[in-house]
Amino acid sequence: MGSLESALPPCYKSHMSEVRPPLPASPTLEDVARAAGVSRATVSRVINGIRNVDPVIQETVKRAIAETGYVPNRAARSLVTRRTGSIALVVSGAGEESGENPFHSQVFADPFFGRVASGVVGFLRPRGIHPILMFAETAEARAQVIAYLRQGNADGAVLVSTQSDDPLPRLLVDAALPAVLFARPSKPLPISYVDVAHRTGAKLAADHLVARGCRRVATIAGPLDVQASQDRLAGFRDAMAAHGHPYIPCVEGNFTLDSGEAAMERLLSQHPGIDGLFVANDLMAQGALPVLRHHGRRVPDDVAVVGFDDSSAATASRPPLTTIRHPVEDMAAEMARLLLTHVDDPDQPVTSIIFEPSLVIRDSA
Amino acid sequence: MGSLESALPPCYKSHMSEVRPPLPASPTLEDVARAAGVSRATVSRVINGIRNVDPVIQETVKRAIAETGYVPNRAARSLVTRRTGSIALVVSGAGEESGENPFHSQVFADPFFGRVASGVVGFLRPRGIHPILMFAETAEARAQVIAYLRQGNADGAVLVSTQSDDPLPRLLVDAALPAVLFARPSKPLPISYVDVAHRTGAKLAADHLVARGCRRVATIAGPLDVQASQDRLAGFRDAMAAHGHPYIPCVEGNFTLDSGEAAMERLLSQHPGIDGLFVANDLMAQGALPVLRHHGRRVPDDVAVVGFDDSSAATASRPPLTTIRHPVEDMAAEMARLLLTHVDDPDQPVTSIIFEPSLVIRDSA
DNA sequence: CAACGATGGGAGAGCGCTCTCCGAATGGAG
DNA sequence: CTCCATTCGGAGAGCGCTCTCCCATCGTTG
Repeated sequence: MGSLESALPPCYKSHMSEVRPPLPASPTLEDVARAAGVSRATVSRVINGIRNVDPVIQETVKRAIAETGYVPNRAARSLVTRRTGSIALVVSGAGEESGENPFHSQVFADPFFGRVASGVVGFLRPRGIHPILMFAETAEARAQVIAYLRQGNADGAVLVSTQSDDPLPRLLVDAALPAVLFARPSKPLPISYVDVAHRTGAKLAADHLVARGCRRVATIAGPLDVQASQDRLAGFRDAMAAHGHPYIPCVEGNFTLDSGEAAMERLLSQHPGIDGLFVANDLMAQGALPVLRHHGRRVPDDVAVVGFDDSSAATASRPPLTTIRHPVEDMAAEMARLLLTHVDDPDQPVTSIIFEPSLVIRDSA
Repeated sequence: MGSLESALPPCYKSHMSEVRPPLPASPTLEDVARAAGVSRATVSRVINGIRNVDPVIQETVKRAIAETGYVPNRAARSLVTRRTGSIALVVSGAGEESGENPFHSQVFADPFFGRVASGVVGFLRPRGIHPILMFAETAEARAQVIAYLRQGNADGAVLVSTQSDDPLPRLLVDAALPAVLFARPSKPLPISYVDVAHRTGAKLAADHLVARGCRRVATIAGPLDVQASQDRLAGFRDAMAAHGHPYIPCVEGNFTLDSGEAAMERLLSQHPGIDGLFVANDLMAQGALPVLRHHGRRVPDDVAVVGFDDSSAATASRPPLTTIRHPVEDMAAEMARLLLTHVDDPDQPVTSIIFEPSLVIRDSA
């Protein structure tokens, strides 16, 4: 054990002071092999579970691994396997192309981002994988992401876009890089993704409002160039129609708080008699509530309001919002799982996995 | 002992199908050397800017690099340099030790997290570095972070804690790992950090309230076991004292919206006559506003309210909050910069860099 | 009893890079 | 002109790992 000082890397300045412990050079395969009295190859086999190794020897090796505290050197391993054992978590389309500093965009501050990260990490961490965080808000940044992946710095990418027309999915497909999206791509693309059943979510909202006894129901939709907004609106209208309400007034917002306020004003002026409201996301609903109050409508007594997303805005609103919850963390975990299957087997067919949302009842409806 | 097998999937089958283009094996140093008519060593020297290389040869090599589209192989490089060229972005103390799934904690959903990430990425990306995202909310997770760093999977860590008594900074120091904190550690520790001048921020709030003409000013403080809360409170009181208001009523909250509501109720019952309010964070202020309104106080006419953080809660509040803004992104960038200096030179003395906050005037004061 | 698969372990060749030598060339001083 | 210091490029030894050969040792069969 103690005779290896000469083997220390040359670059390592050895002030032989007792103060700084001499950097416990982590054990290598060689060390484990010596400790177990076998060859490097055998230890490698045990670690990677390749081929048959005599159970007795296997046990010996495992003990040696434990004793030496051996941990495989990632760099050495990926040098030969051409795999890094890490994946990129890309947040895309989240910034101004022309802002003075694209990083200071508010979009990154979206709490949703943190929830996705949590789900991804929650799945990957037990597997010893840690995601590499990348932002792709400009063409240059996108190119960097692609280059990074092509150089094999990560085995694949999970991608969450904040814009509907994000060009990155297409780039990933063209480069034949393993990738999985959060939410369906705006244009059909041979790429796997996870998503939530927006229509079902909207139906839950409709059912709840009707069950509450609402008769004159309206909705504030998201930007209709976004597929998800369309789905939520269509799902809501279909469900309401099934309940005998074929006409549902709709005002379009753009998912921001301000647009929620404006939409609410417009809606009230056109349809002052509404008693139920479905808003395509919580943030707009949060904007709508004070407007309702200002116009003398009590929530939920006069107007019942259902949001969508179960974001922090839902709990921050007063009253707290009844809303539709996506299992964001579960979806993110599934996205990571899907990616790993694609990384393991590039011929894996592309798939999509749709999650069912659920109704969270709070005080607004 | 966790199974090593799960760390990396067993070998992957390489179907050598002709269908898939044979993956244009990226050029190596050798290729560039051949193209330039020099040795590997010389190319390496040019790339790393080590020693003198004849300008003519340098030019030739650079051209060869460009022609071949050469990009250094990270794994090979870190195998020999013992450096990965990547750093960990650790979000710590952000979860329940005992929750059913610690990842589903709301704390990760804090928008603040995204802002820090933006700042870090903004600094690192131009340098070709991409942070590895890690969460450290349990003892096990913390151990994993330490192990990961000690194995040299990352050269260092930037750490943002959401708990004041986070044990991770201490662990990092003990393991002699390069690390920089966001915010001063709760206990004195030889570790570099960036922070904001809480007292100055509180003073800005005080000055503004006084300049507005407020005479009976109170404050809602954060949890006083947190250093930052103490500083904000002390800074506010000092500044108010300097303005001739030696006594400032204070109610303690715990930085949540609910606690802001409760604190506001208490404050109003004890001091119904206040005309100015400083709240130690925006979220509590957001909770306080409806309570004020409910008690018939108009904001800012009857009571002027100043928050702290300039978080999304500030703009989501009605009226939008006048608040104290930290340059979070700049601080995060500086944190990354500091870390790189520590990675480059482990003997670099620990330093702290304190940023000046600024007053953002909106409608609440 | 010879011959022959299986089975299981070792030897060793790299993966792509850095960096320490070493030697060739150059220039200036004695 | 010789000698040495200096500059600069090449050779080559690894870094720690995987994986292909290859060989030893079985048990089984003709």
